[in-house]
Amino acid sequence: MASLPSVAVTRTLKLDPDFRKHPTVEKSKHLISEKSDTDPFGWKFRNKVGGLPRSTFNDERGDEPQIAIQIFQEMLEAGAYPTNYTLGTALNACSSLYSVMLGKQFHAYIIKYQIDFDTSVGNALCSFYSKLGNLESAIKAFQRIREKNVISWTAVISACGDNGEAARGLRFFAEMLTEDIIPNEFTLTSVLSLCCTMLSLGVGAQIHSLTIKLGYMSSLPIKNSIMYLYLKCGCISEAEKLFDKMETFSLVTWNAMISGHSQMMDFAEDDLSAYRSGCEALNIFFKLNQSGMKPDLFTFSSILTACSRLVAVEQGEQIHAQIIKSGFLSEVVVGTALINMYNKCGSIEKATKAFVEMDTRTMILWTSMITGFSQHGQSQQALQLFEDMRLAGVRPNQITFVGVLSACSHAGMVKEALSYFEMMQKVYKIKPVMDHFACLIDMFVRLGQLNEAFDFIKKNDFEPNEFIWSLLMAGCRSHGNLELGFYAAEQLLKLKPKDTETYVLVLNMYLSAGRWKDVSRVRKIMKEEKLKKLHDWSWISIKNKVYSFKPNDKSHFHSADIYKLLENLLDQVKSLGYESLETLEVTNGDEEKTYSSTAYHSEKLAIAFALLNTPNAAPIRIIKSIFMCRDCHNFVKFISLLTAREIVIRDSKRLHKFVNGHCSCGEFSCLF
DNA sequence: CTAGGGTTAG
Repeated sequence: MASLPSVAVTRTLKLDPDFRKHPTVEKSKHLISEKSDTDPFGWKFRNKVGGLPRSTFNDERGDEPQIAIQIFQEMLEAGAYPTNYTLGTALNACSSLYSVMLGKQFHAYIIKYQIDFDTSVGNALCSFYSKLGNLESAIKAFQRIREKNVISWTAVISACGDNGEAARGLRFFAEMLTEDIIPNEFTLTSVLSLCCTMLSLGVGAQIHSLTIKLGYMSSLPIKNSIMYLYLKCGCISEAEKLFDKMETFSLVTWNAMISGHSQMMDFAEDDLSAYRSGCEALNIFFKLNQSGMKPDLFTFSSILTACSRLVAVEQGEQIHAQIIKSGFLSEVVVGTALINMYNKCGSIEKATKAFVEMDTRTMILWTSMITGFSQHGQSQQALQLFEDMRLAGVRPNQITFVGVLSACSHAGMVKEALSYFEMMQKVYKIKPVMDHFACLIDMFVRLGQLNEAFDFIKKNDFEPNEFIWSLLMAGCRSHGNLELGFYAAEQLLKLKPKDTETYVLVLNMYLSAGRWKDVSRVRKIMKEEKLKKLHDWSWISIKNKVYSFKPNDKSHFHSADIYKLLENLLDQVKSLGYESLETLEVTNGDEEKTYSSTAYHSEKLAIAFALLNTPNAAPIRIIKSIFMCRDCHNFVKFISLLTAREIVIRDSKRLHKFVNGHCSCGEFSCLF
């Protein structure tokens, strides 16, 4: 180990007196015992217990990095020399405080004494910059280390992973191997985590055999990481094999299982298995509770996300109660997941209540709430909240602006949308991405301003993606501008989308225009691309039991009653002005059963079932595997008016909350 | 001085 040059260091590291006012320190106030102006670092507390609280020296919650820094300063004032190890520990305290300013002072000190080549100091600098989100500086710190050890390599690899550059992390790992450095358990768990984010089962399996070769398979973190990798890559049986073989569990094991199943919902082969994955996440969560182990913030945020995907608000509410009891409600990630759960289940009121009660508001929390208002069609509230966020001094990101722009689009606020679009680029230096363009195109399309939409594309010089072309095509179709519609359809086909729903849209447009040649051409492409068939499924959960419906489903016990009620409802809503769109549309892309009457789409059956089996005023919540067709959307609006029920349907594209004959989506579905 | 599990999007 390199030692420090013997230079008098007294008072060379002068802490900025204002450092306590740094917002991150402000946020950590609760960590400081009996804070007062004359005793900002809790000296009284230290004196009372006759020494430092134990937690100062470990990594658990409740450690007090301010005290560590204060002692470091005291040490310098006393004329003692820090060792390279002391400096590393002090830098760690800076990381815990997320204090850029303080850390940079340490860095300046390190540069002054020319010890950045030292292994321990360099390692600490690398992870400090990584935690602040400054990957380039972290890599520079790593590169200046003269003798890089396994810790240095692990630090730089996980720095890449933590800052969204997993592939770069893998390249460092490869380089490490060529330098003949043997990875340890820490390195391999980091590398496995990279494979998880990249969903790279190939590399992951190689790492798996490497861990066996190196004899690390007894390590619990290693086992957890491998199990999680298989889960995330969809190899459930492999993951379960490992899980069953494990004699010891940690909470991380449970959490990996829960979040693995929850995330699998997004990658599942078909919608039914996605739904089952979500239910499995809930089952594992219940088993965890029975095991006597206490869930933590990771558990709660994963399970709430599973609930939101399942639109399982009853289960979500029970978990909410458990969170209150266990004291995790103040954790901002849990709060964010909770707000998101209520939003996705159509309960904007409960989401708002949870938001108001949060005392820490991160950018993601603000963004979730803004997006929630936007998805519920409450554009004014979304924009007001965005202004509040700016006033609170929180910097919005790309996703925040997706929420803001979609709020404008929803309300047809062209002027405001364009001004926020400009603000995003000029004030916040955020480059627009496809989602931002999509919001603006969506706005023009909803207003029927198709030429403006095409002009916008030309003016902004970008290549629209599948989603935007399908918006344009659908808009052209519903506003009767067939020429532009055909053009958009051709652009769409050129992109060869992998999404069956998109082809169904194209097919329907050609069908309704009677362009049979194009119809068969599109069908041929669909066959060539070997696209999955679409299945129109709806699910509803009543009293903890799940019922699923497919179109024209007659398999249910109450089938006759369901159809009788549906006929009856049809008659009633017709008298209220509902006209069924009798056009037969392609709903599944299946050669055999190309046409299916809209009259018995799955959500209609699910609603009839819910009306028969739930109390009079109870809201109805349905999850649907594909997007709602125009006819169903219109029908459900009338049903909500007729029955005075709140009906929430989450389809594959967005949230629809029907109240008194209106839908929160702002007639988005009428395009399709 | 280095690890495994978590939150926002059309």
